[in-house]
Amino acid sequence: MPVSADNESLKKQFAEFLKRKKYRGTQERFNVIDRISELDRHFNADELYLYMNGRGDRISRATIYSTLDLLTTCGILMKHRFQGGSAHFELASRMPDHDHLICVECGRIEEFRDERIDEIRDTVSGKLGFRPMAHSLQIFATCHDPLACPHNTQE
Amino acid sequence: MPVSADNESLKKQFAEFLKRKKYRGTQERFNVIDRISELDRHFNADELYLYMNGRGDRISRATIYSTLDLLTTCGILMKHRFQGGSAHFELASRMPDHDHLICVECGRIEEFRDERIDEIRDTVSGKLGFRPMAHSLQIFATCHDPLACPHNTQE
DNA sequence: GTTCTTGCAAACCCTTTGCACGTCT
DNA sequence: AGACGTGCAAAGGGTTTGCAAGAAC
Repeated sequence: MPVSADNESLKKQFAEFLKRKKYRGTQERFNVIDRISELDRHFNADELYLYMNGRGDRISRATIYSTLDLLTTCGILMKHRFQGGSAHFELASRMPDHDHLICVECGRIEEFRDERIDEIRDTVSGKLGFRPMAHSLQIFATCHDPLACPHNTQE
Repeated sequence: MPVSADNESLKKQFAEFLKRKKYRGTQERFNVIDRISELDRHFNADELYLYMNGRGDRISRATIYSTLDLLTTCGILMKHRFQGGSAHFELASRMPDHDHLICVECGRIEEFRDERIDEIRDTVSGKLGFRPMAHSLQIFATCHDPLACPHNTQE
């Protein structure tokens, strides 16, 4: 079963990170990884909070935020800050390194993947003396055909 | 004087946008462009509010936020949402298309420019049927030498 | 004159924090 | 046992909103 195997390797990766940083391996922290693997999509902190408590886990928002932060730091999660509202997270291993094009007229978000971004990431990180972990590319654009843009009220 | 010429062309661009969208050309809206041109750097909404009121303009936070939103929509401003805190803005025409590498251990931000991003932006926009206006690329990385990372307390 | 924009303050949302209790090592 | 993490609720920071007064059209 590849999903649970993946989940196990994530937990192992997280456990090693916690040990290295001398943080404790609490039940709540590992529960978060389990539930994120089940979700398998973008989510924000509150969605995860509701999902976990709805499912029977008892976990506070404070712990959710704290754990999401740890998971982002160790590279298991990718944290996106799109236009407004809350931060969004997703497993870095899920659909790796895809990016987003955002229509500035209507807010529509399209996903894409362009391999060339990897070269840029590696070149730049090397030049500046860093080890790359992840990236986030957003292209802001307008529709070629404004009439097809659902929230464009003028023109 | 190239700075004021640039400022004038921005105001013209903004005026055309407002007319096209049937928004009104108020004094406050054009004052914001003038002050942003003077600033010539990254800023957030509150910094602009304090700068303008300190300089003698009388403008409210509500108007600042509203105008920054319009200027972003019409492509004059670039809006960045880095890690935490407030959104940052800068003139899209100032140091065009530079990007950011962020250290996930200490939060340090490095700026860089890689021409190859332009090709990606154009290819992707074309494929998806959009006209590109701007982009924001963030690379998340760790220092090659963790000891040189000022906020890394472990390891 | 009508409609849109401004200014103010309160409301709002997301996130962080302080403290007492619980749990991992 | 001691130190760290959790849960709760309150505080915090940034942004948005409702409404009356003012400005653009």
